[in-house]
Amino acid sequence: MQIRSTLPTLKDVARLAGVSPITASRAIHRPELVAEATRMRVKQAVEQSGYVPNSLAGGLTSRQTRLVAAIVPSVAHSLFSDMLNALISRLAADSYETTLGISNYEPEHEETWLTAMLSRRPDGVVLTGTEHTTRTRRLLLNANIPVVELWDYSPHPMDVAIGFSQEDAGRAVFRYLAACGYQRPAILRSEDSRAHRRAQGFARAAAEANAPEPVQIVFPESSPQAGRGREALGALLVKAPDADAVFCSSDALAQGVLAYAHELGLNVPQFGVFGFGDQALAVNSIPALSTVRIDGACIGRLGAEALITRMRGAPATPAQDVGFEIIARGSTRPAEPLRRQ
Amino acid sequence: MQIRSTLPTLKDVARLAGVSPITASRAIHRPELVAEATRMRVKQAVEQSGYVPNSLAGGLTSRQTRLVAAIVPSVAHSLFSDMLNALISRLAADSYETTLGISNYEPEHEETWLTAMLSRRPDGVVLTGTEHTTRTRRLLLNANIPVVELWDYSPHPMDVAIGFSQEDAGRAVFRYLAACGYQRPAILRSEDSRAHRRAQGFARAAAEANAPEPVQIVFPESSPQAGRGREALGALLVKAPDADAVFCSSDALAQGVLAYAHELGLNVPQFGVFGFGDQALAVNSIPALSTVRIDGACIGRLGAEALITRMRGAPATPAQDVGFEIIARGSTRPAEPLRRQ
DNA sequence: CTGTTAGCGCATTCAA
DNA sequence: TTGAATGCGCTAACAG
Repeated sequence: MQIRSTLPTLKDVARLAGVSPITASRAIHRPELVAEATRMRVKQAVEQSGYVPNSLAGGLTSRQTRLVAAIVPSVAHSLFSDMLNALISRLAADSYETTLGISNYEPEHEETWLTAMLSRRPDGVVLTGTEHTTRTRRLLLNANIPVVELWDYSPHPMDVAIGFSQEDAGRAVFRYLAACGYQRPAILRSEDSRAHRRAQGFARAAAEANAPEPVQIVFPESSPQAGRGREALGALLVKAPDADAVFCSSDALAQGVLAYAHELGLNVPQFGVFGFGDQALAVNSIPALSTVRIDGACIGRLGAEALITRMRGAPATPAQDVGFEIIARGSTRPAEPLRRQ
Repeated sequence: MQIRSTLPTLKDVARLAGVSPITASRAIHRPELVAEATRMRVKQAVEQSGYVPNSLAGGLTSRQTRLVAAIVPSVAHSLFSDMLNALISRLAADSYETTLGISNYEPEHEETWLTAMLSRRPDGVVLTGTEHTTRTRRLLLNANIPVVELWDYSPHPMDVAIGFSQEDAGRAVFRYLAACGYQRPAILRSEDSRAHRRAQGFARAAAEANAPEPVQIVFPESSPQAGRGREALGALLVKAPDADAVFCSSDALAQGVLAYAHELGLNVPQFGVFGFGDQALAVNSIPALSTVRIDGACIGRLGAEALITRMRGAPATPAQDVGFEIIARGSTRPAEPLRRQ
C-alpha cells in the first residue's frame, strides 16, 4: 500500500484564494461564471498549491466522467490502430479520455473488459462489430449509455453503428477480379469474423457468376500478418496450383504475399494480389497491389463524433454505411470503382 | 445531459440480501471475510439487481483506482502496438485498466495528456522515453505515484526505466555493416528522437572507424512508414548514389525500401537493407532483411510487471537494460551477434 | 457574482 | 462474522 502525502484539495485552493470551495470549483471549470479578479486569485492558488482536480469526486457528484470505454479486437492491425488513433485523438479534442481493452477477437473477452470498465461509469462505449455476448448486451442496456459499434454496417445497431458491409466488400472484390479476367481467384485470410464474412460475399459472387468455388487458406488470427504471407501463399500453391489471384484479408498479409511472390518469380499482376485496408495505398511503393480501401482513421473519427453527439444527449444517425472503395493498380485492366458511398 | 435511470447501489443490494451495505461490499470484494450463506444471498442480490460497482466512489474512499495512465508516441508503429498489447494485457491480468494517450512524439502533448489523466488518480503511469517537460516531471513528483519509463535505458530514471541504449544499437549496426564489408552505409530515418540517437551512435561508430560520415535521409514522423520506403530510397540514391547499405529506422520502412529496391533491380543483400524492430523477423518471408531485433511485447510485459510491483508498494529495480540483438540474414557474411544482454 | 447545504456511493475504522 | 458511523472531494440546487 502506497503511502502518499495528501494532495491539495479544492478546499485548500479555496482557502488560499480566500473564497468558498464552490467558487474555486467554478473558477476552474466554468470561469465565465466568476469575476475576473476572483478567477485570477483562484488560478494563482491552484498554481501555488499544485492542485490537480480529483475527477473521481467530481464524477461521483456530477454523474459525468468524461471517460470513454473502447474495446478493439487487436492493436496490431493497421486498420484498428489507425482507427484507435483517430478515435482517441478526436475524443481528446472534446476532453474525453479513453480506457482501452483488447478482446483478441473474442466476445467473451469483450464482456470481461466491459464488466470491469463499466464500474468506472464511462460516459460512452465503443465496440467493434456487432457480435456480442448476451450479457454484454444486457450490461449495456442497463448502463443506459451511448454505444457506438464500429466496422460493421448493421441496420439494427444497439445504439449507433458505423461501418460497411463486409459481404458487399468481398462480393465487389470477386467481381472486380473477374472483370480483370482472373479465372481462379483464391482467398488467404485469418480466422476473424469480418474476414470470414468478406470471404462469404466473395464466394457468393463466384457462385452467382458460375465460377468455381474459391479456394480458401485460413490461418488463426495473430499479430504478424505479414509473416503469414509466405506460408499462406505456399499452402495455396500446393492446394490450388492453378490459382491466378489472391484476395488477402489484410494489407500486411498482401505485402508478405507479394514479397514471396517476387521471390518465387511469379509475375504480378499476372498473378493478382489484392489487399484490404489503407496501407497498401500509402505504400505507393507497391504499384502491383490492388486493394479494398478502407479508411480506419475515418471510421475512428466518425465514431468519436457520433459518440460525442450522443453523449451530449442528442440522438445520432443510428446506422451509417461508410462504404469502401476498390483501388486498382497494376491490374490487367484500368481501374474502375465498383461501388462508392 | 443524459437522463439515466438510477443504477442500483450497494445499498440496494444490501437491502435485497437483508444485510448491511458493508457486508455486501465485503461479500463482493473480500468474500473470504463473509459467511458462506451471506455471500450467496449477496451474490444473488447482485445478479437480481444487475448491480455494477461504482469504482469512482470506491476509489474515492480507498485511494486506489486500479487505473494506469499510459502515454505512447504512436499506435501506428508495430513496436509500440506490440508493447501496448502486452502492457494492457499484463495489467489486466492484475485487474488494472489502462487509459491511453497518444503524444505524437511531442513532450508537450504528453504533458497535456498527463494533466488530464492525473485527475483520475491513476495508481501508476507509463511513459515512453526519458524526455519530458519540466512540468511533466513536477506533476509526477507531486502525484507521488509509480512511474515506468519504457524504451530508453537511463541510469537515472524518474522511478523505473526499462529499455536499451539507442546509441549502442546504432553503433552496433554500423559495426556489423562494416564487418560485412559495406563501405558506405547510409541512414534512412524518421525524425523521432530515438531514431535520432541511433543515428548518432551509428555516425560515431563510423567516425571511430575512420569511415566517411554516413549520409542521412530524414523525414517527418508519420503513420505509414512503409510508404516512405520509395521516396526515402529515391532521395538517397540521388544524394549518395554510392551508398551500399541502409539502416532504416523501422521494419516497416525497411520493407518499403526492400520492395522498391527489388523494383529498381538492386541486388539485395549486395545492397544491404537493415531494419529495426520485430516485424522483419516474423516476416521470414524476407530473407534478405537483417534487423536490430527489439521485442516490443517483452518491454511491455516487463514494464507492466515492474509497475505492478511498484504499485504494490515494493521497490523495483530502477533501471533495466533489456538490450537488443543483431539478426543477420542474407548478409554477405555469416551472422554474428555483436551484443546480447 | 458568490455562498450554504447536502449528498453522490463506497470503504475505512472502530466496535460488537 | 457483522454492523454503525464517518468522510473521501467534489458539484447540484438553491439562496442570497
